Amino acid sequence: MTDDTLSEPIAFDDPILAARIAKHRDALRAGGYPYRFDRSDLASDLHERFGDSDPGSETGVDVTVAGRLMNVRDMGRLAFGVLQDVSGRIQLFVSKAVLGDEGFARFLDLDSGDWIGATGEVMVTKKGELSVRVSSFVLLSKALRPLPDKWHGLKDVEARSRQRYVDLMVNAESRKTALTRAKVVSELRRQFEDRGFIEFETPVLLSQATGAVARPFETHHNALDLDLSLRIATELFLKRLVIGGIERVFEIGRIFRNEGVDATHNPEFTMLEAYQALADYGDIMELVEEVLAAVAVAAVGTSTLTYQGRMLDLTPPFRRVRLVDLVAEVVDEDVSLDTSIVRLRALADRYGVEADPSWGPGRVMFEIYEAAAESTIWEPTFVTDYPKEVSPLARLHRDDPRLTERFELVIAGSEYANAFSELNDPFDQRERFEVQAAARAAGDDEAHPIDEDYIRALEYGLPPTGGLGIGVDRLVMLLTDCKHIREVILFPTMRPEAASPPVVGSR
RNA sequence: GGGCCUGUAGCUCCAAUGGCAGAGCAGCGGACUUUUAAUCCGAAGCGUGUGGGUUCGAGUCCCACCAGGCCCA
Repeated sequence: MTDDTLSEPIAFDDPILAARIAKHRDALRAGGYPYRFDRSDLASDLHERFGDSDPGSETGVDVTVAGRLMNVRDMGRLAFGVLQDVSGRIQLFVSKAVLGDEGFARFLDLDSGDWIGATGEVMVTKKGELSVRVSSFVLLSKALRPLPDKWHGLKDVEARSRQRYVDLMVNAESRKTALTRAKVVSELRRQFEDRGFIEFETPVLLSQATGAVARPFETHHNALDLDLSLRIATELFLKRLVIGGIERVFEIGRIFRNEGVDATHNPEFTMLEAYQALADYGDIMELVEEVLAAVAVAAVGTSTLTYQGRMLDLTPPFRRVRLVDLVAEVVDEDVSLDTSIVRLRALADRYGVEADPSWGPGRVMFEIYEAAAESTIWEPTFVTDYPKEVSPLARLHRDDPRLTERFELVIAGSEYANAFSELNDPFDQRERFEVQAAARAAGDDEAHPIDEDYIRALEYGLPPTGGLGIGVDRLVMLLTDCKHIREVILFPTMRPEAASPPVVGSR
């Protein structure tokens, strides 16, 4: 490949690219690039160790740093470089007196974006900027493309999503969001593990996608000549594990739903599901409160946030309100599941919900909640006791068989968690599946299919179990104050680019 | 799926009513030994997402398509 690159007779009409490619070829002719490099300190290490040194001071300490050269300020016989590594930035103090004419010229020949390694004494400039006075440096890798505007960076949301690598190198906010996401996932995992939950990986490819009400992606296995779907939830497999006797299980995994893309939806997203034997949904509420507060503190340092310009307190305990009571409160009418269906439909109509004739009171109530009540919630709120009609996997409420022991955690108008006392009666589960299957037969392709093996599993006995799902992407959005899911998914789903050839052609 | 909007130099953005397409940064040449978006001087660089159309003349108007954004379903 090296020889090819050297001999390749391509004429690059962009002078910026042409100049950089020429330098790249020079570097190859001069012996090529290093395969490895020993760095002594990260930028952040130096700021930590020497950050409070006085302006003009010499430390007498030699270090070796490495990173991407972001900017060079040439002063004639002196130059300043900005080196960025994974931890932050450190200034390079480069003088002709130290490097000599040839070395100094070689430094000025570098381009912004190049990866370099540099060795020198740690010092502080007269203006107080901690720097490395470069005594030697090496080009580690050439950037053939220029960096975006050093001040404005890369703003175009499409370009930032498609070329996340550029976004990350120039936009500190994007790096911070990405790193916060990693912390959130890591802390979630730690929180569940600390409570005795064990993490498993359940199948993605399924002959039947179950565990949620959603449309799956379809694919095909050639060797088995088998149509398969990508999973839309991990729910039923994790509960199979509980049936198998692994009493506390969880999975943080990618879920795929064949839906549109908008500010809060990406076709592939990350969900945490957890199941705890011998627990009910009340136990899960306490678990969620503790875990979310802990994750917030670990990821952003506090459970008292600002989201979209407004204060938001994730400190437990969260408000708890029954769904039907919340609806009554919001519509300011004394409605309940005992209210006549005619009156409920009229109410639904008031909020723009076109009630289907097949809907019972529970479904109508739920739709009114979604249309009128959910978005009014700001502070973390457990909305509890969802109608049976809209909760095919949740256990009947111990006090009212028209309801289930289910809650959703709603924050700032959106759902962050969905949980139940799990339905563990195989007879009841079959009936719920039959209802869903009927809806499916009637044309609702999002309705839940019957999972016969899951019923068989239930026949062996699922203990009383509390289960939980948390939308990880949305949680990250909340904690990083992002209003669009693409900001927290590094490589969001997009249509392919029409044509964006790399400068290095395929020939 | 519907409505509205956007696409101009590597990046960030200007260009009344259609009338010779501009700036800043980056890059190039030059000056400068303490800069912090360095500064100063100089010379360049785009024919406007793609394809049609209207017009003497289109970045600007019309149609289709591509990609994206916002709102609604």
